[in-house]
Amino acid sequence: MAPKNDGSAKKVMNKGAWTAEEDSKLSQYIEVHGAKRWKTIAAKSGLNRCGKSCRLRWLNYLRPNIKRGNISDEEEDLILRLHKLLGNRWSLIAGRLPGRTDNEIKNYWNSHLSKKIDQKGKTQEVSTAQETTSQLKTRAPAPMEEEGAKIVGSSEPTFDVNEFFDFSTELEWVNKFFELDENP
DNA sequence: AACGAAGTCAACCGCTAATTT
DNA sequence: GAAATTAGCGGTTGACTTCGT
Repeated sequence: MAPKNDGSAKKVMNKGAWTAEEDSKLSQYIEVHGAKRWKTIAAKSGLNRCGKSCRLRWLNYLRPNIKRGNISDEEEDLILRLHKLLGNRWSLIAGRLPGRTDNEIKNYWNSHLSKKIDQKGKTQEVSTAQETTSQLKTRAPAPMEEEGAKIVGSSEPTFDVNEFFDFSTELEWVNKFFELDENP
C-alpha cells in the first residue's frame, strides 16, 4: 500500500511505563466513550500509544474494582486448583478471581506458585519414589485431562498432578466450576 | 558500602479467534 | 464467502528492587 503522504513521517509510539498523566487521559476518554475500539481510543485520547498498549493498561490497572497485590490464601488455593484444571489458561483463571487480572495471576504463578509446586513435587518425588507406576495408573483420570494435561505438561516441572491434588475429592468442585461456565 | 545474582512485575510481541465490512 | 480489522490470549522481555556476599 502506498503511503498517503511522506512515509518518513511515520509516528513513533511511546513505549514503556505509563505516566500518571497518560493514565488520567486514558481513564477520562474511556469514561466518556467506553472501552471499545482501542485503536480509536489510542488515536483520539491524545495518547501516543498503540491500541494494544491502551487496552492492556486499562484492563490491568485502570479499570474499576481492580485488586492489586496481597493474594490471599483462598485466592492462592483457587489459582492452584484452576491451574491444575485448565493449565496456563490465565484469562479463564482470572475470570474466577474477581478483581484479578490474567497478567497478575500469570506473574504470581511464575514467581511464586510454580516454585512452590516445584518444591512440593521434589519432596513428593522422594517420598513416592518407591510407589509403583501401576498404582498411579489406577487413579481416576483428571477431568480436562486431554486438554489441560497437555498444556500443563509442556511447561510444568515433572511431577504428577494427581499427587498434588486428590481428584476423587475434586470432582464435585470441578462440576460446580463448569456449571458456572454454562450459567453465567 | 559496593556489587552481582536472583526475584518480581509491568509492558510488549506474536499469534489466533472473533467480528465487521 | 473473503478480506480486513479488532480483540484477546499466552509467552517473553527488560527495568527495577531485594537479597546475599
